[in-house]
Amino acid sequence: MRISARADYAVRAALQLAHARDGGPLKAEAIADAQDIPHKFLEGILNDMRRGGLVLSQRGGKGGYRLAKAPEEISIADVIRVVDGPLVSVRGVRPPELSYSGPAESLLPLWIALRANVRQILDGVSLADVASAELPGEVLALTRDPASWTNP
Amino acid sequence: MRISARADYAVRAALQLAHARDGGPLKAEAIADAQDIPHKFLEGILNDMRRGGLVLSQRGGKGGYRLAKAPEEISIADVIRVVDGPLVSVRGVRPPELSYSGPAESLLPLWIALRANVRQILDGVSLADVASAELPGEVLALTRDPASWTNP
DNA sequence: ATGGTTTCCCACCCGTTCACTAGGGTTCCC
DNA sequence: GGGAACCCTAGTGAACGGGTGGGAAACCAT
Repeated sequence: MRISARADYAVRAALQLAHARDGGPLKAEAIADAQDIPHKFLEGILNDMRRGGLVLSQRGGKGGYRLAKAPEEISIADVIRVVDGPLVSVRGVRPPELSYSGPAESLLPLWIALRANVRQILDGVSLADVASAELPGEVLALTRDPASWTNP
Repeated sequence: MRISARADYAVRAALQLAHARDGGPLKAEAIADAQDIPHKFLEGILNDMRRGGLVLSQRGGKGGYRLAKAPEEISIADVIRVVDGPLVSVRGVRPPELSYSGPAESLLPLWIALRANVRQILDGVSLADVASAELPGEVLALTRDPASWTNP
């Protein structure tokens, strides 16, 4: 279960855009510098976000990128889905397309439950929540247990 | 956020072993046939599980594999960690090793919460739970909402 | 209208991981 | 000893992560 580099970079870029949204658009290079992301790689990611309707771009002298919607209305899951496809997949396919047999039959409901759980978090947190450092209460609650911060 | 083929195969093999644990050891090929897994690929996975202490192997005529512990005492997370390393990672590194700056600072607690959530499920479900089709109540509750089964 | 800036789009490259296959070596029981 | 299984190494093809280069299209300012 790994968050890809594309997804991590995309979210960080979106957060940077959410943060500096009053004022002109941000150039790709400025975002790359601020978040320490390879800038040509980031260009491709911003392009995906544009095609996905999350971001608007403007070329030319004082061009750059800006969010297409209010940061409150874009969830972290929205960003990840646009650059990486389905939120959670097993062997590259979405859980409902799987079929198991024998003693593994109850594996499907398990993956479904796992996905529902992940959605609860990533669909429920917006760019505005993260950028303003005010995560929803139920998410914050999970971070209180010190065990959540230890390794395995 | 994808479950790799290795992890999926490993869990299914472990479930097969949990199911047939009274009676001699199972050969790799028998598991491969039962679960439709490429058998040479599975051999490597079973080897990882042996080195991780989840499984015991025996060579020779009536050899094969069997679980090293009771199925109640092996969690799904145990299996995944043995074959795939850390349960959830961002860009290949574990959340606590990450560092974010600027408007992305609250991304770390978000990943931590996500990981805690995933752990809650995968650490809390054992091979015995799945093999007997009796998932814990809190997991089952997540599968009740029909929205959990629809695609995006 | 012209020049400079910046996005946009294409193609390519390299190294690593993933999924999988092949074949020979080693151990075990009968 | 001899078959049957595990064990180990190597190799393949595809995809991913990361990086580079060059050029066309759009925009702004002068």
